Amino acid sequence: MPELPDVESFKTYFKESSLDKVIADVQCSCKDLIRNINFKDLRHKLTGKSFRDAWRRGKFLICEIKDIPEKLIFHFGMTGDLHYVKQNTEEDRFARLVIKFENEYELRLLSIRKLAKIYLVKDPEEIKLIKEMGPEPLTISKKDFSKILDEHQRKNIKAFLLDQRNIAGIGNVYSDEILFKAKINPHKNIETVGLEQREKLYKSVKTVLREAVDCNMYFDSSWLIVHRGRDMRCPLNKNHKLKKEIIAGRSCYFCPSCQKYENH
DNA sequence: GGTAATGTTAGACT
DNA sequence: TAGTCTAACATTAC
Repeated sequence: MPELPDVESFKTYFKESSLDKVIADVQCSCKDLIRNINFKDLRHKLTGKSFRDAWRRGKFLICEIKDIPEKLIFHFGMTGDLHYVKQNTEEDRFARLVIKFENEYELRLLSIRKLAKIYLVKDPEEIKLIKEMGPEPLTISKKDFSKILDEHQRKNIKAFLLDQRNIAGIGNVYSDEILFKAKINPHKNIETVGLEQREKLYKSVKTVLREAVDCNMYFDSSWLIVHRGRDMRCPLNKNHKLKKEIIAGRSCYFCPSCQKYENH
């Protein structure tokens, strides 16, 4: 589930497992996933090197390599994961890229649906989506957030949250969670969201993402995420039933009672 | 066996 | 021009 909190945990995992280890070889069973470079060059560039550091931008994981300016960048698509395991153990059919280290371990990029992307670039801004990406939600100021809202008055609020060019890292699941927590109906346009709700939205963006990162995605039943597509009960009132509708082209779960269109 | 799926993007449409 | 909608990508899980 690679939205901001998920990629944040991939970053931690990557840093704990894969820094400062010499790369012995690189394998790729799905070369279409590699952008901006061909596999042969990627393999050549990485072999003998090691990772120095890693950081996150939106839903991208950016891995810095010792001694060269190029960075290995992952985007996880809809179904991505990282596994650091001992070589030759438990073959994984969804491992699309495998980085083998000299210590007998390897890092596997899994991508069931093959929607992940791999880049090797000197400057992350060579990737169009990163270049155009909006600010990081965990650090954006209220003033900047408000300004970006103002620039998209006519836009649907869920579509706004999903668009990486407005704010980075929010995807379908967390946009629902954020709107639920702010008690905003997902059908609303930004111009119909009142001052009080805008305030709540700003806080909700921060707390939802911050808490998801902090709890390492161990969600208790106060989260919408636990009920969506399952028991469909509202976390705030078990007599309320969640509704599923397609909004902004995606499956959207919300509580019509708590998130009334008339709220302001 | 039909359907939906945590992302992104291009192109058509209003 | 701006925003919305749909399909496509490729594949699995239920």
